[in-house]
Amino acid sequence: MDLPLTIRQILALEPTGQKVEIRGWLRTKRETKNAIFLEVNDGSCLRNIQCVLGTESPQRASWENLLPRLTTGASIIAQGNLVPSPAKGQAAEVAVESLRIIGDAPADTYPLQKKAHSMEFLREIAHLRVRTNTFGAIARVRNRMAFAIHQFFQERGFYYVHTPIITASDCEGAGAMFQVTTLDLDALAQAGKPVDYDKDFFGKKAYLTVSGQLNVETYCQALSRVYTFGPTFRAENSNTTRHLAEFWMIEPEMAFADIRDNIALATDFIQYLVAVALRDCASDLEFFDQRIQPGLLASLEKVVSSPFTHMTYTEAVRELEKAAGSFEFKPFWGCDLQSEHEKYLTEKVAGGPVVVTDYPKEIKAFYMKQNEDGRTVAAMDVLVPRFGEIIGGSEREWRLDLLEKRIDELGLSKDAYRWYLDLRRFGSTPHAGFGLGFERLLLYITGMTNIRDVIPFPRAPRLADF
RNA sequence: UCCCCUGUAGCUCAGCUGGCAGAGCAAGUGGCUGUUAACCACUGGGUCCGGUGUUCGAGCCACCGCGGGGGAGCCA
Repeated sequence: MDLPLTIRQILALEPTGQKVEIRGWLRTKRETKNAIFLEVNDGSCLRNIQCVLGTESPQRASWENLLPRLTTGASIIAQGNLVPSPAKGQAAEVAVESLRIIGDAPADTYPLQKKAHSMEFLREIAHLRVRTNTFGAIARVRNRMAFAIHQFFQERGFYYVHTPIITASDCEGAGAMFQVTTLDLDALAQAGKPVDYDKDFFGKKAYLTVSGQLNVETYCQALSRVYTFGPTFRAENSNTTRHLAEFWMIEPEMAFADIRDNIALATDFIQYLVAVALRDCASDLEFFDQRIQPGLLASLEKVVSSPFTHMTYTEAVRELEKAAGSFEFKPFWGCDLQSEHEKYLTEKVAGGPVVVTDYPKEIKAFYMKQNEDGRTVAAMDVLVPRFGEIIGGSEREWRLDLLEKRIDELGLSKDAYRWYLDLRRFGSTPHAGFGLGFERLLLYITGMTNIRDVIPFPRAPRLADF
C-alpha cells in the first residue's frame, strides 16, 4: 500500500511544480490582495507547509465561499502544485488548485488561538494541546526515544521482557501501591461487612506494579541480558514537577556484571539516547532550545562528548560539606542527598551529569549488594542538572546468606521473597541493573520543566482527566 | 502531606489607600500589502472562582471552601 505523502515528506522534495495533496490542520491564515496564505501542519514534523490561494486564479470561485471557515484548527485537504517559493521564509510552497474543508473549528469555541498559550492552560486541554508546536515536538521526541531505547538494548544483546502490570506481592519495595480489586466496595461498606480478599479476583490483595525489577531479575538469571520498558504506578501523594502516579520506566538487568559494568551501561545509554535525539530530532530540539530552554542544545552536545563525573557518596558529601553554608539542609555522612545537594553536585561541581555510588546501606533498598566496608552498598544514581536523579540502580546482593540477613535486619518477610531468594539459592550470579524514568529522560532532553507536560495524559494526585 | 504564591474578557495580565471594570493578544468588520509571531483602524466581549461576613459602598479587607502554580519530602 502506498500511503499519501506527509508534509514532512513533501517538504523534502525538490519543488518542480509536481502535483501534491496536503492533508492537515490549519494553523494560520494570512490574507493579502493577491494571495491568501495558509499554514498547514499535519504533525509529521514541526514545520508547516505554506499553501497559497491566488486571488486571481481561475479556481477562485471553488474556494472563495470557504474563506470564513478557514480558521485556526480546521482540517483541510488541499491539492495543488509544489513550486519554489518566491518569498523568503520557505523554499517551497503549494500553489493550491482545489481545497476542501473536512472538519470545521469555529473560532468562537475552538480553544487554541493564533497565539502562544501557557503550559497551565494547555494542561487543561490535554486532548487538544498536542496540536501545538511544543506538544507536537514532545510527542515526536518521545516516540523517537522509545524506539531508540529498544535499539540500544537490542544492538547489545538484551532481550525485552514483559514484566507484569498487576502484582499480588506488596514487597516490590519502591513506594505506595494502587490496589486492584473487583470487589464491590460500595456494597460491602453499605452492608457493613468486612472485606474478604479470599473472595477477590486473585484470592488475595493485588496491586499495580511499582517496579519490574524483581521480576526481571528472574529472566536475567536465564537470558543474561534483559530489560523491561513499561508503565509503573506509585500511589505516593507527590505534588511536584518531577513525579507522576503513572510513569514509564526502563529497567535493564545484566548477569555476571558488577557496579562498574552498570555505570558503563548507564553512561553509554544516556549518551546514546541524547546523540539519537540530536541527530534525528534536530528541528524539534532546535525549537526547544529557542522557545523552552535556551542553551539546551549546547548542554546536550556536551553530554555526548564528555565523560560523566563519577564520585562516591562519601566524596560527594565531602564536596557538599565545603559549601555547607549555602544549603538549607546541612549535609553529613549518612544523610540522603537533598534536591539542593543534587543540584549543587551537577550544576556547580560537575557542570553535567554525575554518577554517585556507594551510598550508606541505611538509605538504600534491601536488595543492594553490601560492600566490604560493612556500611555502604554498591548503589549507583545518575544525577543530571535541573532536576537531579534520573537513574537509580545497583549491583544486587547475590549471596543468599547476606541477602537473608539483610531482610531479617529490616524486619521484612523472607516468605514474601521466597521466589526472589530462589534466584540466589540456585545458580546465583553477580548481577546489576538500574531504573531510568522515561519522563525524566524526556524532561532532560526537551528542556521542559514539568513532568506533566512530557506524557500525553498525566496522572497525579487528583489528576486523572481525559 | 507541609510551606509559599495565585484565581479579573477566549488567552496573558494590570487594577494604587475600599469609591463608574482596564490593556495587550485572540475574535469580528473595514483597509493595506507575496504574507510569514503580517501590518493599520474600528467593534463586540465580564457571575472579578464560590460562599459568608465587615462596610454607606468590596475586584480590593476577614473567614471558610474549591481550582491553578512553585518549592520541600518520597523517588524514577
